[in-house]
Amino acid sequence: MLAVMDRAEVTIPLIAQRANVTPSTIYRRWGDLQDLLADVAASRLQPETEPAETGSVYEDLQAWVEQYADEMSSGAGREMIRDILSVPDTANAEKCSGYTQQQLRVLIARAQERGEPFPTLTELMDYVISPIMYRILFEQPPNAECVRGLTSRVIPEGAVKS
Amino acid sequence: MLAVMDRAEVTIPLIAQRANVTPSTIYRRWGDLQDLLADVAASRLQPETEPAETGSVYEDLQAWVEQYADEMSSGAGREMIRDILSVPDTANAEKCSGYTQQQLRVLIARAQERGEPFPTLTELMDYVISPIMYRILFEQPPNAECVRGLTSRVIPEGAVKS
DNA sequence: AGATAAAAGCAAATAATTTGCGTTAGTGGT
DNA sequence: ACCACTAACGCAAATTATTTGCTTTTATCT
Repeated sequence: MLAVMDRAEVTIPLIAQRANVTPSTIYRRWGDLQDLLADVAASRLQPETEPAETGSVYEDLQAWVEQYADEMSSGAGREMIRDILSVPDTANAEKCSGYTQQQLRVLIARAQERGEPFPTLTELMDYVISPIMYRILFEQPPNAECVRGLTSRVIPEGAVKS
Repeated sequence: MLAVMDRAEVTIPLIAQRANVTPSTIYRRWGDLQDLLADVAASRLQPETEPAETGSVYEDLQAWVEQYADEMSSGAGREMIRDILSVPDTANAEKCSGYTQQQLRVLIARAQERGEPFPTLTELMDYVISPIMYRILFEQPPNAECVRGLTSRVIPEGAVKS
């Protein structure tokens, strides 16, 4: 719905009209457009499904990270991240990071159940997620090869790779 | 000058008045406040000095990274990053990353001259800068201990640590 | 049902943004 | 030195967004 519009065209009076409310209602609830978009983006970033279970946990990880990178690199993804970071309040950014960690914890738990060695949450966040996000935000979005490279570097020696 | 004002109070008509120009001049040049702030922030992020030369190159690195983290974590720093990332145009973000890499390259060159082993630019960006920036943007700004930990992990074995 | 408080509508007032048009400053060619 | 020519600016009117005071609705608790 909102996705079909150019961002520059989105305005509070317009949103109000679509929602059949007066603009002042929205202004009072959110303050300004940035705050509203940040909330919307954060809610849309919430994962609705657990990481897919393919074969080995490493494949699960590779697949999940690759999808994560793709989604975040896409036009819509980058727009949502921007909306979240554009606002002084850090609550939505933390929520967003929380979603990521929650997904990764599922994989970690899966590995633990199977008794397979696996990177820690911190390692995954620092050495995989962070570099991907940095590239998206400050450089060029990483391609698949780059993402695989980052991921495979945290996979323990002797692990059953894809 | 701008730093003394609350961000919410900064408006284009106000800036125009201070600059003794008409608002329309600024609107035509920058489009909107976000674009202007992004440009200002990027120019202020440009380093005006090379990384300090203390003792070993590792100390130089530790010191520089620590200062980088401090500056970026500060209120003003976070504000500038936000301004840069808030805008669709990625030119300023790339410029910002470029400044960081330029500084790191100085350290790398310094290590090379001395024949000391040193992390590559990619390692530094991926494993030190990116995690720091991710924490600043999405979690809590890293404390000194955390920053030192990230840095020391990329320092080669057997290196002359501080 | 009645009282109360939080949220929403409405409309006037204020502020920001856009736009058309006339003017000025700077540039290159003769 | 002069004359186009272009790009940027000033000015002011028109448009649009934002804020605000006050009223009305809606939901909740007693």
